[in-house]
Amino acid sequence: MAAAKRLTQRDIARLAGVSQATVSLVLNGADGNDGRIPAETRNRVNKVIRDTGYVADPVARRMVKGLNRILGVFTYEPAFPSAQADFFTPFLLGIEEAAQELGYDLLLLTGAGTRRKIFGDNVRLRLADGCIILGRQFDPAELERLVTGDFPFVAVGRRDDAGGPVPYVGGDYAPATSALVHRARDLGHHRIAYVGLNQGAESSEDRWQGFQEAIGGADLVTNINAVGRPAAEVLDILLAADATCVFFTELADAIAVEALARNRGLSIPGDLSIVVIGNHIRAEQATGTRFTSFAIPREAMARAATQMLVRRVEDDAPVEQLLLPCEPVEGETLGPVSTQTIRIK
Amino acid sequence: MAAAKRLTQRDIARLAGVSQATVSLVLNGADGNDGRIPAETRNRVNKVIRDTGYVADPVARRMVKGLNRILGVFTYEPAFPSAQADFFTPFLLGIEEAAQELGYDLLLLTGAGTRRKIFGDNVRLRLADGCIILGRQFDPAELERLVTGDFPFVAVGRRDDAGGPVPYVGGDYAPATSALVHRARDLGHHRIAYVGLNQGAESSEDRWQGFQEAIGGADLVTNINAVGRPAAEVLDILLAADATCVFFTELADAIAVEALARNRGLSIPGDLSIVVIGNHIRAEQATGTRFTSFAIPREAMARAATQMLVRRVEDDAPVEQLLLPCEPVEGETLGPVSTQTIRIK
DNA sequence: TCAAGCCGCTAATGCGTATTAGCAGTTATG
DNA sequence: CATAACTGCTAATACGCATTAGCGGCTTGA
Repeated sequence: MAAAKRLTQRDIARLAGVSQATVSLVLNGADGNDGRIPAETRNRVNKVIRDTGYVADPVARRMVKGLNRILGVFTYEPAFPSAQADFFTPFLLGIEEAAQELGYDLLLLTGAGTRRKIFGDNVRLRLADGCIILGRQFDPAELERLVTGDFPFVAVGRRDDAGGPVPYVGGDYAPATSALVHRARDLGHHRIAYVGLNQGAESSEDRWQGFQEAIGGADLVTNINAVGRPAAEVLDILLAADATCVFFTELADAIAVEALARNRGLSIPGDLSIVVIGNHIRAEQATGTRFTSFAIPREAMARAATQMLVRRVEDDAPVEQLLLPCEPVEGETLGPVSTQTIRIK
Repeated sequence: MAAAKRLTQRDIARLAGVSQATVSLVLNGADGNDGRIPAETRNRVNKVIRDTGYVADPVARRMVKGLNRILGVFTYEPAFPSAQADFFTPFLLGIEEAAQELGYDLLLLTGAGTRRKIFGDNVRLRLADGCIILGRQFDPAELERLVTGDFPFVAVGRRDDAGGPVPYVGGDYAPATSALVHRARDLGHHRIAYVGLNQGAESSEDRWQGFQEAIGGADLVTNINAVGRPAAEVLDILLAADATCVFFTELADAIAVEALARNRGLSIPGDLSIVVIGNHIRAEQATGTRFTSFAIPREAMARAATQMLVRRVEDDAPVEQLLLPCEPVEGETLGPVSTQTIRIK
């Protein structure tokens, strides 16, 4: 039971009365004119293979071929634990689908409690033919090593160049944000506020850039460059600035401020319009309010990233950078600007 | 850019002016008294390794060592696509956590559109050190081959012997079902019905067995041995049989019948108590009703299965079979039997 | 002074497969 | 009839690493 030694091609060869090389040739469908195995021999070998249930060791195979048909999926953060689950699930779904279609399996390398490194001591990642990197965080040093290295990878989410162009599939936040700004302006808003970071992560910068481009500069009444600030503070600032519309980068902030505003008797969007830039998960589930926003095509991004990665692995395709459009989400928190000014403390 | 050859130990050796064997010894912490590398040489080699960013090829490593620290996760059905997602997610979560703690990575082998085989042509599964098998379906022939083979595996969910004992971690449905039956009887129910398969899958049989043991035989008024039957038919049968309480194995059936019953003016549990055997996902989300049921400890099962698998891989531990208790879920659909008989057509 | 022991390192080997060069026997070609 | 071409197969090799046997130089002990 314990020492049930694995079968090897040598075993098959012995049983079939041929050489190991012949077994290999039979297995790999002796094509062309090189290894020519007549049907009779082929059948004999195949019979032994069937009878014994032999299967080639993928490790040894990989050893000589160099490829595995395995894609790594790396996340700095744990992928499943519930808080994150809703964030990663659409990505994993898309990756799995695409990998399936392309005949690849997935090697999950998900963040530990301790931050996980790509270039650790035990880089089992190299077992895969290439990898997709998920997650908002990204160690810049590791990114640079990846870029300069020869290991195929694709990032989900736009990344700035790091010693070279980074292959990625991202959401095209800038135009999506611009479109929402234009909608707000078309609805008469002239006093617009922005709550959220405008630097740091690429995705933050993209949003901010799209916002700036569309707003023209004159209409921005307040820019609270922070996330997670107490709702009361934020709301006070917004009201003090006479904002009629506010853009949040973080759904959580929007939810808190919206609840507080209603609590204070303000009507949304009657007195204050709210736009969330990017649909974070559970927009409608956490609260009854459906925020005006745009949809991040997570599943499509993941599919595209997977396909891109396979192109790089199989055809050594050049670096691509792809941004997928984000469709607007109507929602119910953006309305025409109110003609009367209400101020309730 | 294309031919950026991977570094090997030989490269490191050349750069450090030593032999490949020395590099390997340095990497594997020359323990004991066998390969003794003085600090000076060790430092020199380590410096080159750091400078070049070399990492050992896990494939070659596996080739000689035999183990990978990778666990396969096999599902006959696709794991992520949304309909299934809620079913598999808790399992994956538990597996990921346990694997993480034990220092293993996960190789996902998820079902294709076409049914996937464990023993296919391309058994990449063997790349892993062992595997966990998820899913309700299970090809009996493959199960038998697994049992007789030497590849370590653990099933999630109880499985009957197949040419030998099957290692598994399951939910202990029988006593959990019994407990619910007793509760119903304690509440005065004497006319109990059972809707669901009582043979086929092991999990169905366990439920049925637990039900039978507790009910004693006399009280079973109807046994509709089917799932997915039209709610109207089922309800009519239940009413015709004067059932005061009904056990469903399938949540979907329970939902349909409950809705119809309410629609016809019956009160639940006033006129009819409903028990669902096993909490299928989204019990509360799909409908407002919280069914009386028992909780299947999916995450704990997955964790236990993972740990069991590692024991088998690392210590060649004997086959274990483990059933985890299922806690009762109070719910709101099981109440005392009504003294008056209401019949509404 | 010589044997024994130790130290620092390397050559050699094997893991299971794919692949190539090439051998012996047969058949076609001029 | 000699040579070429083909057929069916095998020996040999490489892939990158871990591991073991053992080599030459040095130190120690008698």
